[in-house]
Amino acid sequence: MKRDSRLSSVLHALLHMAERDGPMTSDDLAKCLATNPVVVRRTMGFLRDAGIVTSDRGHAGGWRITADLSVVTLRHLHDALGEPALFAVGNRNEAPDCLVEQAVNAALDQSFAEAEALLLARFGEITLADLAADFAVRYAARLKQKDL
Amino acid sequence: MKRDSRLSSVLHALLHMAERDGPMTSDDLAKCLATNPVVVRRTMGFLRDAGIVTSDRGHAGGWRITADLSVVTLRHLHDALGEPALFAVGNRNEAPDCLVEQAVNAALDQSFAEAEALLLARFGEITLADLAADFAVRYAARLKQKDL
DNA sequence: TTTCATGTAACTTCAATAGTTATGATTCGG
DNA sequence: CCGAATCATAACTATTGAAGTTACATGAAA
Repeated sequence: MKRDSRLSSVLHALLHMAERDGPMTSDDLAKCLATNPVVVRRTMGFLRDAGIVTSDRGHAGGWRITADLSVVTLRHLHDALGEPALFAVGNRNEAPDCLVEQAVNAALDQSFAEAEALLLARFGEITLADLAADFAVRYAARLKQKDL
Repeated sequence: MKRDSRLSSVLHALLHMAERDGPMTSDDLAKCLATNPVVVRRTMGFLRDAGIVTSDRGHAGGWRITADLSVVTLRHLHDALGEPALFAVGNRNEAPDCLVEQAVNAALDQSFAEAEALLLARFGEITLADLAADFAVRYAARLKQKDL
């Protein structure tokens, strides 16, 4: 399949929303992400289902963050997106009769399980507030550079 | 794309070859792996290029392991296959101008880099001999169970 | 020289996200 | 109430790379 960039997308969208006062429309977000508003609705819909954002129709409608930035972690977002497969590599057969293949699967499964546990643990440590703070640092640095 | 199962495939193939005296043909291996001999040649070709196996044409031809089972690690095989992407998830844009996206990428890249380092380290610790030994244990267990 | 085997090109299939088009359903301003 | 703004959703097509298939060329051995 194509690389799954939905986690990256929703993070990008959420941080832009966090920098704004009012709601942002799917069109606004689509411009920020250089994509299509339907893709935005489709992906952000998962976050709405998870209670992280709300969407309003009609005039002055759009998307708003309802959760606390310091509480929502990358792990929450990954879960909200349906816990998509993290690895592009895996076993060819999950429940083989062949003992050789069982030995191969056992070794690979063990390694992948450890890497996945580490990745999810890291995701659980990073909040939207952390990313917003990092953005602020980068923004200040750029302003300073322009000053010189 | 489809899940990449080439590492799993070549491990399965190599262990079957290790259990045999003579060479195995692509057809033999294709039967073990429940796939097509052309797929076997295509995939095993990477291992031949890396010096792990050799292939001979004609009568009594086929594939043979030339490397030491206790030396070849999963890491060697992963490298021989061209170090394919391990993750199915990633950034939507690797070098964005947008500072928000840069902050998002930095956080994701860090987490993925740590998980990848762990996974590759584990791969580096597991040799073909380890897997062959694990297979032997499983085989003995199955024989014992049949005895009862 | 025939048979067995690999080597390889050129496809089709597959799976899941990304992207597009079209239409319907709400909400709100006037 | 009308119409514009906005989301909701269905139904496509595009994309990407591995997997699978077909066909044919090449080389080695009986």
